[in-house]
Amino acid sequence: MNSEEKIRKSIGARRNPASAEAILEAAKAVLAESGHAGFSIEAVARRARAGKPTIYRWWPSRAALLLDVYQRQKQFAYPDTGRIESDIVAFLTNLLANWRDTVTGPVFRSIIAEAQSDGSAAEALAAYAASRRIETGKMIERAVARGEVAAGVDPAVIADLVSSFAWVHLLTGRLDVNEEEIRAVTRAITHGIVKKSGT
Amino acid sequence: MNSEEKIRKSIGARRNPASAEAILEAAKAVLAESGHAGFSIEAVARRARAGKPTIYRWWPSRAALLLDVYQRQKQFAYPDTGRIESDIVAFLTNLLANWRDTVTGPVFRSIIAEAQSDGSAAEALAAYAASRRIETGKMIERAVARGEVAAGVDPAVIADLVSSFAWVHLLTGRLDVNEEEIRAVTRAITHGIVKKSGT
Amino acid sequence: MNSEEKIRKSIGARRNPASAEAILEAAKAVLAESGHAGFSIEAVARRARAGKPTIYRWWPSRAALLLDVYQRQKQFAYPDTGRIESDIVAFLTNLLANWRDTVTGPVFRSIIAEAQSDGSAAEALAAYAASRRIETGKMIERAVARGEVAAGVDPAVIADLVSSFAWVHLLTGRLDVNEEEIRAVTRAITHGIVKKSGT
Amino acid sequence: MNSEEKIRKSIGARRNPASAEAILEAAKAVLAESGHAGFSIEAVARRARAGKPTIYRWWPSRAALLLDVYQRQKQFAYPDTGRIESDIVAFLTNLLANWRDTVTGPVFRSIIAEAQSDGSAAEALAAYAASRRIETGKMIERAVARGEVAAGVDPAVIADLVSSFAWVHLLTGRLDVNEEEIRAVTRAITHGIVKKSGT
DNA sequence: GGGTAATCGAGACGGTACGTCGTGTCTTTCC
DNA sequence: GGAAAGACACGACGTACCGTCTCGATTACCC
Repeated sequence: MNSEEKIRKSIGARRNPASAEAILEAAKAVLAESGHAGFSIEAVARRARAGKPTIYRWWPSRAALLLDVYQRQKQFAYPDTGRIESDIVAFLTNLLANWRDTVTGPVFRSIIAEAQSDGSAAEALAAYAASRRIETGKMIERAVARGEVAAGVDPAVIADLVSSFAWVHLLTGRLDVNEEEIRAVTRAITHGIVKKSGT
Repeated sequence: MNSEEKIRKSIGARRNPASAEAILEAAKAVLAESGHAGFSIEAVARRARAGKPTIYRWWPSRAALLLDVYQRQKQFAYPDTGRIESDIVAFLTNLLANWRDTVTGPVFRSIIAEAQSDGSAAEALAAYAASRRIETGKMIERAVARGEVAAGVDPAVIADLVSSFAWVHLLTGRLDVNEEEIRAVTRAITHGIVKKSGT
Repeated sequence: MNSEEKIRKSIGARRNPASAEAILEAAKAVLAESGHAGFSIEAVARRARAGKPTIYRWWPSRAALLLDVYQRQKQFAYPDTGRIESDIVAFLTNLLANWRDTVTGPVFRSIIAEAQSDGSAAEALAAYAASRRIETGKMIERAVARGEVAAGVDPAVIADLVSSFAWVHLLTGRLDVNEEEIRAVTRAITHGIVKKSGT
Repeated sequence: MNSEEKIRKSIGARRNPASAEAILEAAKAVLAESGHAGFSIEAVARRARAGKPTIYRWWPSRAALLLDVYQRQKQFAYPDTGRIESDIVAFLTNLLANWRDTVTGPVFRSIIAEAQSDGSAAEALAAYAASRRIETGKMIERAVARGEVAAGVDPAVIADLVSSFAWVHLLTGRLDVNEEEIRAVTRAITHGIVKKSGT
């Protein structure tokens, strides 16, 4: 924080990494302190001691800035325990905990909110979500490869279902999910809720 | 549309239902035409030929107005086909179609977005979502009562999972879901994705 | 200055004279203190504790605001001494002194400068200058009526010439004109510089 | 125009005359096309394909650049017809026509406007105007030498009066002056407007 | 039946943020 | 060491809404 005090000047005809750093840091701080409502380019610029045009030069929209903050911060674990059920439980537990304990939760909430009004944010979010479905889907693919899961199952669809549960808990402020509930949800997805015939 | 043309005056020292009606109608129209981005109290007042204070008097926040619009519009079917699987498929199909084909989709997207920054909106949304989980959960309860579903299953948790899938598709602009995918998701929840032992 | 401290609120759906007053006063003060370079709508709004939109609501441009300030401040004497020569000397002396000793000088300089880039300002200035030529021309007309001045003389043209001298002295920072020079200029206009034949 | 197409490179550690030329040419063009409102160092640099610092290195302010453009462009005739009256008419006609038909008009308007806010511009303009008064005054001096004009007349003062008329017409967009008016103004200055005694 | 009181449309108010433009300074790379 | 390029911090631009206010009018309700 002390090196931030002095005014940053241009370092010539190229991007100043110190400014980019300061802006991302400020965006994170503003969001953490004031939430989505208080998050504005103006506030970030003030906080970062940066000019608004500097922000707009590199991030075309609020959403782009938020996505960048999110990317730098997120820390996903794609567990590989050898059993699909515990993989999903670990994935959900880790994801919700990460959202709850770091600034990533508020940031991602803001991104989703932003995407509801801003078209480009919607596109960016859609692209990101798709890539995440593929990534998360690999967890399912491994289970298919292991023969643990039926071959007809589409990994992306299951990944969609799993992360939807997490998204909605984020959006409705229910990140402190009981582990029992995670387990129940996971069990539903893996083994279903219908009584087994002959059982 | 003809009743909109003439200017509404006060009808004395009590609420004018025509104004309330006009405001809700205008809110719906603004949202349908301009989306969440163009939705503002100012725009609604302009459209309804109402004063801003009239809106603020009866709806303390944007979210309250949106929720009111949503309540008047939603049309849920809680199917009862006698089989949990077709119940869920019908429920999801109906819900997504309703969101896609009416203004309820944009309205609900806006409510969720609003709830990310506005505390009271968040509360209202949380309460609403909880009541819907109970309502939707009844579909599961009936299956439990029929003995179709294992007794240990918490209906609200399954309802949560089912509607989370719908919410996220709404929020990411994927309302035109393939029926096959709905079926796949439903099958996962009812029968699981794990290979049956002994098969 | 003490009554200005408390925040002015709206007084209903009509213009608040206190705000208009405060804005004009602030405009005058900003111009007096910082000159044309420091004069901005932003600065006036800050100084007047008014919102920028309030200024833009009533004055469409910087020039309109400046003109209004000028109108409120100017104090012209149209002398009528019975002799055209002393009338013009008095007029010029008074005009230059007024520009030098009050804020009207800087204000009018700003208006002229503004009119060089802003089309609407140019129009407003042209209209104002024309009306002033007519007004000042009356001084000449009286001399014509008295038979002091030849009948063929166009009062507006002479008024133009007289005030041009003043304008240019304002614009080039030469408001402290020697009275001798005013007299010389006036004598040229009234009696010419060419030697009288037979004199 | 062809030399503008290819990118000028640095020619080493000395001033590149091609750049200076391109900048002055661009300044003229920008002013001719967009007027004073669109004239900015930024726009000139863009047009000249030059870096802003290159401009700032050689011209410390907008005004300096404008003055330079003006100097290169102006074309004054100091007529010498042998009669003061036709000299002044020719001078004014030529000056106004020059301002109207070339870019010098807009350029000089800009310089005057600039001088109202920029101190150094004001100084430069004052110096220039003084030198022009002396130059134009020579026209009067010749008439004095011819014995056409009274000896007590200060040439600079009359020059001031004459060019003031032109300046104000430039500044108020009245360059298309009727020749009759020029004649009337000139006649006023040379022979006065007061009826001759004994007539 | 007359006075009060609440509601209406309207729109001005002080503000905040928007996204863009221009300012003058700085630094690097190339010649 | 000058020239190009363009990033930088800054701040004004003019606009859109925010939520609050005060108005004049229009009734219903209570005395």
